[in-house]
Amino acid sequence: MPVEAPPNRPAKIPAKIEDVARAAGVSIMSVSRVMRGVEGVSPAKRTEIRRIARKLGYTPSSVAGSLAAANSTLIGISIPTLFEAVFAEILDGMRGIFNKAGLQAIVETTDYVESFEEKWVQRMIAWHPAGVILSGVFHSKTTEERLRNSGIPTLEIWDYTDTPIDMCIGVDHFSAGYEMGLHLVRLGYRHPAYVGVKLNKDPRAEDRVAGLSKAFAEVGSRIHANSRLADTASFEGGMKGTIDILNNTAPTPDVICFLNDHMAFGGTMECERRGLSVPDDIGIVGFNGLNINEVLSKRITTSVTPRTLMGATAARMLVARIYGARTEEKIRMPVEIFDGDTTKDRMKTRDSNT
Amino acid sequence: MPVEAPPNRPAKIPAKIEDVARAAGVSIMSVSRVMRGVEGVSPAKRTEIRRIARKLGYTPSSVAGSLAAANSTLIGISIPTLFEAVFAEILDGMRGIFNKAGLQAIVETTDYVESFEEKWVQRMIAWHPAGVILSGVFHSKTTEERLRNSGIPTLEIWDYTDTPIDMCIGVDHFSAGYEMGLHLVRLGYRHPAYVGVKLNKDPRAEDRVAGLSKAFAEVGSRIHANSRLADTASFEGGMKGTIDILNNTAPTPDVICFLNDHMAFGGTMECERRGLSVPDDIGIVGFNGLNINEVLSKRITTSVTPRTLMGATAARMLVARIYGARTEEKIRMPVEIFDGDTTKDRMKTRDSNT
DNA sequence: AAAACCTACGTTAGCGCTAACGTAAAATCT
DNA sequence: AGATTTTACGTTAGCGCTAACGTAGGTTTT
Repeated sequence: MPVEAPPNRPAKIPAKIEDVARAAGVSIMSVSRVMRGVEGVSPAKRTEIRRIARKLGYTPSSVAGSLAAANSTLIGISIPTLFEAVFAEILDGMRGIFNKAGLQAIVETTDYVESFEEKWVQRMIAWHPAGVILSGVFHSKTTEERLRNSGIPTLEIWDYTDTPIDMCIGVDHFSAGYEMGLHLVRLGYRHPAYVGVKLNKDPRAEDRVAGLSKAFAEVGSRIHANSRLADTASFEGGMKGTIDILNNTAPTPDVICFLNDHMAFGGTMECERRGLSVPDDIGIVGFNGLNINEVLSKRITTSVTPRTLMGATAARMLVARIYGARTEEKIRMPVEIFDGDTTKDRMKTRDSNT
Repeated sequence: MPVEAPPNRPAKIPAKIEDVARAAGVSIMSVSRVMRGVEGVSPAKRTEIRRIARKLGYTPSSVAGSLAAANSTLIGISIPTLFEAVFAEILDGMRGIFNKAGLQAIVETTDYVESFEEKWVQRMIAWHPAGVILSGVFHSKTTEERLRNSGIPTLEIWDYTDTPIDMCIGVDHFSAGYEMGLHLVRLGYRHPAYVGVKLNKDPRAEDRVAGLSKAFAEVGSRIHANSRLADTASFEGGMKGTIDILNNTAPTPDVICFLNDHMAFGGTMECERRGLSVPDDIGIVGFNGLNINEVLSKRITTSVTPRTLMGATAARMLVARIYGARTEEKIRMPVEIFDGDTTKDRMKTRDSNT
């Protein structure tokens, strides 16, 4: 039977606005005005009130303030995972903008599970946030409905869609995949394989695969092998997927496309460990243009996405919206193909070999 | 001149408890009881109230609820950066526990800047969180004071200290460095170099370096070269640091210790690119035992830290404390040396060579 | 010098909810 | 059957703060 234990440390009763008012011999409203930096208090009293407030360690309660003023400084942000650099970079891009606007971000990860996101949105709405940011454009019906009904400015980031809940900024993943496919076809690749993460773990990536497929289909080819073993799009996941592909696929693909650059790098390592030369024996393709690519001696062919800029722009859109300004509602950001050292023009090479 | 633009989407007025009560023909308190899952409402009314609430899309306001009940479900968490897997893993460990306890995490990154942390703590306290988690044990005086005065349960994670603000759980970084130093000395290394990040970017890492130094000092040696160019403890940072060391240090060190495994891996790549064989020509040492190490063909010698467990334990400590239970106040977690393939026993090798 | 206008305050009435304490009616006990 | 307890509600009084509207005194206007 658990004994009612006293807390380790007694909680002190924090000073409230009334305490400050009394100590300063002024009304509560004067203190409120000073704390909010609002006009209507003489310089002398202002200084005095500030002094007393500091002395008493007074911090205005945001909870009470939000309730009374019916405004909020909270921004809810939902991302799938922290284990992908992409989302960390997007967050990084947003951070500064929100800070400057005096907004407080509440970040939650959903691990790509729609029902987690749904529950989170529910909890979030209860806090009356000034805005909400979701990753991707796939959400439960309930989530969309709740957000729409709440009237809370909502922004979907990373994917692009023509029909956002409210606003969106992102890249067109299908097109990105398609463009890369065209590029590879042009280079002469015809037997692609794909290595990614488990099917429900990244819907965007599957859009890209679809785009890739389309490009190859146009020359009568298709993705000959797939491996989706990994839970996270990591270096080690890419390595494992590559092992899977190389062990179980015959003939060996002429190019392996990876969910992202980290996986691609893991794949490159594995190929070279096996004595497969990249790009002579096999091509490697990533996605995102992550920092890692800047220092590799063999730079990965990849699609470069503007993550930090996207985060910053997203934050700016939302802030503008919160303050009632008209803003762009949908922004499609460009993806640029980086032609690295892990693919080559197979036509040319064949010529020079003969 | 900016025109006062109307918002893109008109905000709807959300239903409040009163609306539900009126629609259901009951008192406000009955609705409140149902929404909170508290006893005192007959099954029939309970069902009816729930139906009406759903129909009206009613979500109880956490802001009003917190104010009235003087309780909170918010946990503030401050970490230095999302760009290090360690903190993502710690967060991951905490997430589940907090969710189960019905607590909402608010995560902020400080980028290792004390004044950011200070401001964040200030903002956080204003929300009356149920608890606060800080990374590390280095905080501004004001931060410590504010937290202590607030009476909010506070937990410091990742570093261990005997004198926490309130509670702490972490590893002893100095000892971890020292133990690794002893290990390297035992293996016969005498000319270590260190590659990390900029000095103010990771105080823990510097503690480890101090421990390392001590171990080498005991055999009359010292860290012969340092490189702290990088901003983030990334693969590419490790590579750059290694280039720096190898270009500018003579004689070449016999072992390079890195801030973490990612950097160490970057370093290994660079060494091998230069034709330096690891571990025959040079040893490589990391820190943390990150996932990457599980798939490398040459596994990095490193100190394995229990990040996920630490996160989970931390969350449990804080939850226990919030609910008034007595808990451990300070937990020192073990660090285990993993003797990988990037170091070797230099004594033995010398014997076999002669 | 009276009218009009500031400026620096204070007072009142909530924001949406819950703790604490009613109070009837129903259930249980003796 | 009357006393006692329990259950199912409702009522009252805030939580800590701010919007909106006073109201004095001083300042400017004509």
